Amino acid sequence: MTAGDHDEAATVDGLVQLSFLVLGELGRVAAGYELSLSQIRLLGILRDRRPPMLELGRRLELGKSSVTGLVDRAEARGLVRRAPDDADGRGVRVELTESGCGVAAAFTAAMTTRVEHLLAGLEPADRAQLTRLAWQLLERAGAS
Amino acid sequence: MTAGDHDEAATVDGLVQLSFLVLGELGRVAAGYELSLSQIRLLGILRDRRPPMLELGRRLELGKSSVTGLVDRAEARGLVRRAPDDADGRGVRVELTESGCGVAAAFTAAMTTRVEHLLAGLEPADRAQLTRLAWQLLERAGAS
DNA sequence: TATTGTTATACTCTATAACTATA
DNA sequence: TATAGTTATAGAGTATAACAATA
Repeated sequence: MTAGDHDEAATVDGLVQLSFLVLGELGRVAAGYELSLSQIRLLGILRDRRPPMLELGRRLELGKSSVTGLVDRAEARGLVRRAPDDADGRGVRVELTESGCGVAAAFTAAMTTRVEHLLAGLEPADRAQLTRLAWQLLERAGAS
Repeated sequence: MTAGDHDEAATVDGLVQLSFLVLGELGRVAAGYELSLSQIRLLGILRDRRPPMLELGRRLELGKSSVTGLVDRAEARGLVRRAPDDADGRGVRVELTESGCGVAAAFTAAMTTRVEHLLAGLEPADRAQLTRLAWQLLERAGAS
């Protein structure tokens, strides 16, 4: 193993472990609202859209029947509702209820607090670096 | 919303989105080996340990009956085995089989390649920064 | 009695295939 | 015929509660 290999493994491992840490926090915060990661992702997508089921499936990388179940459970809890699609009689549009909107906002605030706590030890310059690097990677991934 | 608020949201959002991106990659690589994230985590823990069930549960943040099921399914696939605990007649020790060890190594190599691809656009200095920041956050989280 | 682990049961999440209704 | 969505069914993952065996 060369020095380069070591750096490589440390970078990959650090990134994966950090991701588990962050999504672990997200999962614990979500559990406080009795929400799963999937439900959180659903609410997040619906904050500024009212997509048809198939588009939800594309964004969540889920099959259509999985989306049916996910939306069923969210609807049963009053977080989202199905509305008819004016342009296509076969389709439905999924949208947040007022309750779902409130839960999404409360969750986001709680999650922000938790991540802020995690970042509390970073110097401002390091925070800025981290933000820049994260968005740089996201843009590259989105473009590819 | 002040400029400070904006930076804060961008940092939190970027970190969460990056974590979804990285674990999404991990999930897709795992799926190529017909492994779930939970099975991957299990194999990862067992690479350098042969813990009792309860310790596995602590590391995975799972209840003991969940661990029983997870180990059952991994054992049925020949990835791990249960061995008696010499020091405690009630306990079992879980360990990788040769097959499980090989799968874990192959998965790690594949995942490293994928993350390397993701990081391909970063300058060496940025890679070093990212590695340093990731480990700094992990150390802080581990200490708290 | 306390602890380790399993079993019984139930719910969420996801997938495939068959089905319904509309385009 | 093709598309949007649901239903039927099955398996993985997780949790709680009751249980067995050992400490």
